Amino acid sequence: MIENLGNLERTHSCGALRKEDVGQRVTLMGWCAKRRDFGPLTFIDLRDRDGITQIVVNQENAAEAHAKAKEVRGEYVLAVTGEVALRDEGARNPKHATGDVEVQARDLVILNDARTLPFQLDAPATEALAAEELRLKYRYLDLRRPQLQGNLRLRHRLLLEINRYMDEHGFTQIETPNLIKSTPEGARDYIVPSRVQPGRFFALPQSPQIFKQICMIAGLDKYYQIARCFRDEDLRADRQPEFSQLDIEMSFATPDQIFTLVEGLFARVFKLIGVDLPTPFPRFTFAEVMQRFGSDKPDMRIEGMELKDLAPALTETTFAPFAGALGAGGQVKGMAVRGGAAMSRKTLDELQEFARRYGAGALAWIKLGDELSSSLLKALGTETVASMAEAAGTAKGDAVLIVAGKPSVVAASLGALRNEVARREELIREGVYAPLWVTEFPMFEFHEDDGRYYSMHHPFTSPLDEDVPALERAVNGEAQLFAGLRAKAYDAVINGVEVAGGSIRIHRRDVQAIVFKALGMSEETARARFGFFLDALGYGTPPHGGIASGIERTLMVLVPTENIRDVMAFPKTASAQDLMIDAPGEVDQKQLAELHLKIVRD
RNA sequence: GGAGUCGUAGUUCAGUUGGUUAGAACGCCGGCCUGUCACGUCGGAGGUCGCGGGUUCGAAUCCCGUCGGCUCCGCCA
Repeated sequence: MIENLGNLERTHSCGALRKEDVGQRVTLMGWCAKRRDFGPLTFIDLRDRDGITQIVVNQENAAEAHAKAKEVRGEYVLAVTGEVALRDEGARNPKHATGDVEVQARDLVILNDARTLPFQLDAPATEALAAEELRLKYRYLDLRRPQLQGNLRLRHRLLLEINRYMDEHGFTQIETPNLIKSTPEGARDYIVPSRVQPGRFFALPQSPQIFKQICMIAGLDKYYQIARCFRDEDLRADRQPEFSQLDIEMSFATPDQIFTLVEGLFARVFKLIGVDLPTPFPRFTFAEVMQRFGSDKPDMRIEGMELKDLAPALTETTFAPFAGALGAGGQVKGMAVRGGAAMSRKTLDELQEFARRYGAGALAWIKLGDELSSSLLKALGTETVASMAEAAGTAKGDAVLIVAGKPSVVAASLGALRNEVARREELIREGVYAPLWVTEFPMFEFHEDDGRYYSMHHPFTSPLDEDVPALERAVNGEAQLFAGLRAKAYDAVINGVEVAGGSIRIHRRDVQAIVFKALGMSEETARARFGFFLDALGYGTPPHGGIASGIERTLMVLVPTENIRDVMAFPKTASAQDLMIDAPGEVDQKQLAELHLKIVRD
């Protein structure tokens, strides 16, 4: 029978009681995690966000409570009043912080009942969790699991620590609007129709980028915000359509000042999980990490496994895949895998399949086992293969994985293989946190599909001072110079995860105009899209720069987890749906009419 | 937009070469049990094999389509 709470007040949480509390009369409230029935004696594991306390209900000294305990089922909501008792030596449970004691119930109130759950919260460790689809539909049940609650509390502590740190360093949190204007650059926008302005639309911000720069022009000097961002792009294990960023911008800032600020922040944040992050973070240029690791976010927990140029060992080769690649301005690069000679043919086949996803035509290999073996032996002969192995920096027992092709394909496939092989062969150092800065990103990126350059970071990113003359020449016809232009852009990477990215911005109207021109934007287009911003740049804009750090990505490293849905309360599926509230949903005709919208079905 | 993978009891899974009544564990329901904490024990209920179509004497199993979850490429900073 369900009873009212009345004036009954909770005295302790279910994780609070210890030996020192023995003898106290307490009232606990929580959910029945488990009931163990011994006839006249019934045990109930009472759970709340703080822990689990064992309740003992004995027919001999609490007949009424015992009768009610018989009715209790899993996830019933209970209030229990009784005395804290020390458990016998052999009856203690070291798995729970409260395991030395138990509560001898005098009164038990059933505050609410519960239907049988669609899945078990405390499934045996031998079993997998219930299907994620089911857990997302009943998110409020899945969130009862201590693991997820712990993640959300860590998220809270992260946000709190960020706010403290930014405040201590003189930053002001400023909220910027969520209903803004769509810009065609960058990610797809989520669009919101205006009722008041027929045929016009707001966009949800992909980031507060323009607004934070406007804050600098406004003289606010040091801005930050924990901002919600929206991007209507396909999802991944680490991407959701809405997510949070720590957004930072400061005036008169050098990259060094921003690096120091962010290093201090991450050092503070990692203390939350008891880790002393080594500062300052080592710095690498984009060109260097791409050449050595094939990735702009290398995992530095992996020792070695650097990409080596094998072209010098192949100067005289006629082997078509290699000669062809080298002749066409491509590369042949190899990566040594420590102990890789033990890799099976099956493993190598799987790795080739893996490499092909990144555009590699094939994955060649050399194994330095008791005998030299290689997929290239017939084509190249022992001598060439041996010199390739040497160029890759191998020792006996190692293997070399080799990809030939365009530099972008070689980097992408070997870069991905580096992570994949390290994971499979357990070459990732456990318990290590390896941060770095990647600097001097390219200004522009060529898109094959429409044959033009796009900003790699965003259109407000400043070029390196020494590259400005080349930028001007590139805009004035020497288009081949675009590819080599470098930006004052940087990323912070920890354990192969890009946890922050930013740049020094363009603060001069003339330089901004050149960059818009480089992006193929006419003056009219630039005015139409960013006229207000170009105007603002003309009224005394200080040099400024900043950075944004993904809250979820950072949490994924801290927890750690591979699944972004583990670090947010109400995530969406890979097809951007919320299974709990069944969103997105349809709206009725009246709402559509008010918004001046008609649905066109195709 | 493309690829891979999964979908069988409430849940996690098994299900052989296409063949009789689709199984196990956990959970659920009922009985017994005074020291359990993966309680034990006796009994019981529970299935549109994701959905639609096809092949076949016969389909959870083979084929085609489709829906959904997850992962990856493209996309996205």
